Amino acid sequence: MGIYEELKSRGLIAQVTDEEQIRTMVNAGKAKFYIGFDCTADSLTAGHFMALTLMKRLQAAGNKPIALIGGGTTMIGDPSGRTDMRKMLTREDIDHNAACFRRQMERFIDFGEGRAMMVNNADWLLDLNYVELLREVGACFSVNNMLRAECYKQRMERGLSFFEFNYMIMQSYDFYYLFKNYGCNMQFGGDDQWSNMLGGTELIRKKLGEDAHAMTITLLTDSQGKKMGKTAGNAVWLDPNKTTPFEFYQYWRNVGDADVMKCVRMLTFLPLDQIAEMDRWEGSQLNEAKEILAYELTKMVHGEEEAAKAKGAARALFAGGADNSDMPTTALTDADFTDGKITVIDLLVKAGFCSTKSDARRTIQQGGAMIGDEKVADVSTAVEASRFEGDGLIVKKGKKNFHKFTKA
RNA sequence: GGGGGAAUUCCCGAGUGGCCAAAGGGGACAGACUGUAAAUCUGCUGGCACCGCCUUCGGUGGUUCGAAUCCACCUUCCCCCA
Repeated sequence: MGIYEELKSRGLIAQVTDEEQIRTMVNAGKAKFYIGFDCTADSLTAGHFMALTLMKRLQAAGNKPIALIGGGTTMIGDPSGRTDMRKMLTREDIDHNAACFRRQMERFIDFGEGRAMMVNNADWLLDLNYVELLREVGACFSVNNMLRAECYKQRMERGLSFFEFNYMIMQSYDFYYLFKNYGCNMQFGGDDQWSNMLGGTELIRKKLGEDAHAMTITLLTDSQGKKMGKTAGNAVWLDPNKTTPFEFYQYWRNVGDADVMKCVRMLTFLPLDQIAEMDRWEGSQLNEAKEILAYELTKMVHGEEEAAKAKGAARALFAGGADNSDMPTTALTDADFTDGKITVIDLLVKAGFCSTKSDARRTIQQGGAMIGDEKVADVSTAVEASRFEGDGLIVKKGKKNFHKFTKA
């Protein structure tokens, strides 16, 4: 089975420009493809993760990936599928974010000599001359067609500035530029990028009379059709300082029954026959599948050691309740105590479970706070300093949030 | 360029002088039920020194005993005409 067939069985391919040509090219390891990453934050997210694994899979099959950091396009912001305009970022922010991206990508992609490359479109986009660009590239775009593009649909109702409208042209220009200068013959991206990607292949055809290809990845959505990789509106980050390995592990450990196998298939590197076997699991047996999913992904992002720790911590907490040294821990000092005590409210806030004291108060009132094994009944409960000595004390919020406090 | 609308708490969206920390829904969070799932039911959702006080309704200034609600100017967005 070729890599193309594998991607297809895993449900990763959404749309392609020409299936036969792409199949042949990819299976022969002849593709030089790029995926663009707009650096709007200082870390990649679980959402980018799928794109990274795709690059990895294709690279393993002999194809050459080009990771394009959108230092230039981020100056504009992609309006595709968005209802509002993106916040404008400064050049400094963007450069910083690009550097962070690079570090994270190196974990997945081998950027060794001739294996893959990384480029930043700031290098060519920022120096473009407006009139020249209009004559060279602008002439190739039909506004009529652009307006019909699916990705602008939502914005046709709410308004779209000319500034953002140009995003498609920038992205198309990227592809054209990479095709011409690096022989990049294919572009990958999320399915929401389809229109922008076609803009690129069109431009290449018009300017150079040659064929380039585009292929989109299925967006990872849950059974309700919502994009995965977010909790409470916050992204699940790949940076351990923003989302700890334990939290990352727990995110995947907690996916819904209906979504586990989809995630396993699309995101992990487990062999297809093993996945076919797992497909037969049902009911509570799916918990095992979730564990495998969480472990595999955490291993890829944070390494085997962290994955094992997260798995151990999760098991100890949920199955045994035994104290475990790998859970997030905060060391308290004398300054944290008044009259030798600290309130549960303060502990909840310190653990990061509650953003304000009101929030903590509410949690306690609703019976959501635990100290050790006891439920906290009274809002004004305070804990003696001595209880934190030795092994420390575990503070729990709800069923899934654990934090250990110690004191020297 | 002309004319008409809109901006509300995480999101959508009521509210058009005091009864508004602001209806309703969504989401989030917590409780029950469970399998660390889903569905369902309940609670909760500005802050704090929490039976009380303080800060919010695009921005700034005004009118008033009192404004999210009225006036002026500004900013942003939408619609119609050119």
